[in-house]
Amino acid sequence: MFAIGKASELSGVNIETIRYYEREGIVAKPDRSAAGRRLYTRDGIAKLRFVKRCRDLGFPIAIIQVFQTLTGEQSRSCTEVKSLAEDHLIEIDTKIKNLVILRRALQSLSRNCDEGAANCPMLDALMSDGPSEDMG
Amino acid sequence: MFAIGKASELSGVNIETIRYYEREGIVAKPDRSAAGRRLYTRDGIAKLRFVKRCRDLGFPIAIIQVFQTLTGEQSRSCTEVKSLAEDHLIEIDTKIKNLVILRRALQSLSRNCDEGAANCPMLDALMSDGPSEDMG
DNA sequence: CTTGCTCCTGTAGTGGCTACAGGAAGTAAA
DNA sequence: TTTACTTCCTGTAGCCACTACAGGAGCAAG
Repeated sequence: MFAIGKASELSGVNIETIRYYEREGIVAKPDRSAAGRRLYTRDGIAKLRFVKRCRDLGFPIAIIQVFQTLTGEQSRSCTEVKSLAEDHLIEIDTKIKNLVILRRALQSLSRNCDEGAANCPMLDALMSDGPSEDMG
Repeated sequence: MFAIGKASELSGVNIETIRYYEREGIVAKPDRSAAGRRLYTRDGIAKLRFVKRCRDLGFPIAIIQVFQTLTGEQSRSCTEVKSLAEDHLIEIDTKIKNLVILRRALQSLSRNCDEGAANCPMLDALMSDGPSEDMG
């Protein structure tokens, strides 16, 4: 059995975050010592690590909870996992695409900025009266 | 003079968000009608639009406030704007890079998932005991 | 005069943490 | 044993940039 500090070290999850996950029901409540301290099993730590890896992949907590209910199940679960992963891939692609567009917009705005310009062309463009609905 | 609904329509900023910007001091307080309703000038609406465009480019509020103080100034401002924009470009590039890495990781994890697999290879991999610090 | 729209203030919720304050318990050296 | 240091506890508030809602008031058209 491991105290929360060790569990944090072994799982890579911040201590405060572990307590947050417990509060929110994202991981099970661990046993407690006589003095009320949390005691984690290897299995509990594995679950924390699982949550961390999913978070690192960008999955929201709600999806991770679905993953956790699916781990108990049989063959159907793999199909569902794949489908959730593919949805997430699409979201990632969308984010990348939007960032690339944004990158281009920002670059073209700042390209004309040069030391000593009377007015900043970038601020001028952002201040001007044109359309405003089409960037985000 | 325009009521808040019209100002929202013309600037593209949500009504609640306009009030939020005012509360937080991101835009100036507008005049009020006799009955206490906000009345926006064209200039006030232009400022809302400016904030929106900056937000759409991903600039945080704090930077937008810097932009606003810089618009009054002379030639030095353009250099500073360019520098802030370039910092932001670097941040965008970092985000894109991380998303691409993440995309690859997720794709390789889900590739082995197939209908009817006994255990889901993706969940198995995420559950396993390997290292956990190196993904995010 | 009623209906329906817009507007007002104030507060709380979102996601996913993170950072305290103020205390108790454990550990190790002097 | 005392002291000092570290870890742990609960509870609450803060972060960012909004968004939503309750409960009410004003205003314009039919």
